Amino acid sequence: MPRPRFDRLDPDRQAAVLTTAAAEFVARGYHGASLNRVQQALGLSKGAFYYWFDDKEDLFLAVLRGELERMTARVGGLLAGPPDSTPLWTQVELCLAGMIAYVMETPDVLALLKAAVSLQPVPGSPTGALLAESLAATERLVVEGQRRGEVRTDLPAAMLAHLAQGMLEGLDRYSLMAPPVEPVSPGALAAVYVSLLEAVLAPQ
Amino acid sequence: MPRPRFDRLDPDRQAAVLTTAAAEFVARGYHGASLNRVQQALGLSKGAFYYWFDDKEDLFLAVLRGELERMTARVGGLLAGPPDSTPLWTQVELCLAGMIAYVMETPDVLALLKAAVSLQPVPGSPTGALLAESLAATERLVVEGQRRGEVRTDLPAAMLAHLAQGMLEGLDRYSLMAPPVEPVSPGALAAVYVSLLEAVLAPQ
DNA sequence: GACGGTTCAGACCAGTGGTCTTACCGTGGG
DNA sequence: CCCACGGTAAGACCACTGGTCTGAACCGTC
Repeated sequence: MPRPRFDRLDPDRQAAVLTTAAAEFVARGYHGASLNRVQQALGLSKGAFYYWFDDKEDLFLAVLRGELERMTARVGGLLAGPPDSTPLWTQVELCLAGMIAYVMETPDVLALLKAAVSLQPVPGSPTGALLAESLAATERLVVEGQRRGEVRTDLPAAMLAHLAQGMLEGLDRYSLMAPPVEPVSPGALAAVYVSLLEAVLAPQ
Repeated sequence: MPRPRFDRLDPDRQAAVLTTAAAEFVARGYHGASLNRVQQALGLSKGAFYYWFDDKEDLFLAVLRGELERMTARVGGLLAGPPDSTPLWTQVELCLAGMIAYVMETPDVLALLKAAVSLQPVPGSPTGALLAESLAATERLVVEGQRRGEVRTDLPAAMLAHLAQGMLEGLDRYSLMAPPVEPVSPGALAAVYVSLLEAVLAPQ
């Protein structure tokens, strides 16, 4: 987390720092990004920078957190809030559609996520914690699904959560690598994704 | 690829270089690994090193290729060779069991693979080519499965290949993260993996 | 106007991947 | 015998990295 002094900074300045840092990370990945270049682009000194942030990862996390917050804000409380009575799978589909739409509009978040995995986060590290958090969220979803009888119970929830995340990663890579000949709507894509997830995760 | 001069080197020397480099990459990941340290450990000069290898990635690839070759040699021609008449899924299961057993014995290959993805290989780069090769192999397998009627044809083969790879990655991460309370046999694990793969990939 | 805390400029450091000069060494030809 | 030559490798050197540290400017307060 950035030092509190950074939060106290003029919001415009904060935004400028985070957006040019984001551009650098998006363009060059985590390791390729150069703090020196960011500082230079901002006309900033090293002293100022290290006065606000612990280190490179700290800056990166601030950028990533901001982007993720914006996304979940857009996708909305589809998954938060009181447990809904509508079937879990349709909730997941809506949520996925929102995320896909968001990513289609702003592909930068994907670049940032790639950068995040590229620093091989160990569970202890801050970035690792962030990713673990996301995994934990899907696991909670799996457990809830198991409780409702919409998800198989013959395999451990953690295993299913990892499996689901892997599937989504693979599908994302496919969607990115092979830009579809004809553009597909987020809703249609989400429907396919969910049908695939259901094929493995639903009670057999 | 290492320069031919490296191949002409005394095999023991070659092996020494590759194994200590492998240890470094395994221990610290791609970016964390230091060529200086490798050179120092070997009592090697920079001149010698850059006389043999193009750059860091070149060394890394040489290490990775060696490890993968050893693995496929162990797993054997289960997937190579003339198309077999036995059902594809049982072939895949055998192959997976072999790989799992190999990885259980030598977990270093996993660390190397993680390192490989951590350098965010672009399709053009040598490492990207290696990974693309592996993906192409699974896609060929998918296509063969579709031809035999053992794999669904309502979705593009490339998509299914990406999906399968993602699933396996997720399962691997799970197996690694959560060391099973009681050790499971590679065969049993492979059976579970294949059953999950089949749930999504088989004709619905 | 002196003082203590905040902010931040930039010199500096060790370490990195990578380049380049240079010396060594075995070999074959005159 | 000697010398020149190509293959080999040593290590000084380079630009650049992320990160530390000193100290100067600035600020409100008494």
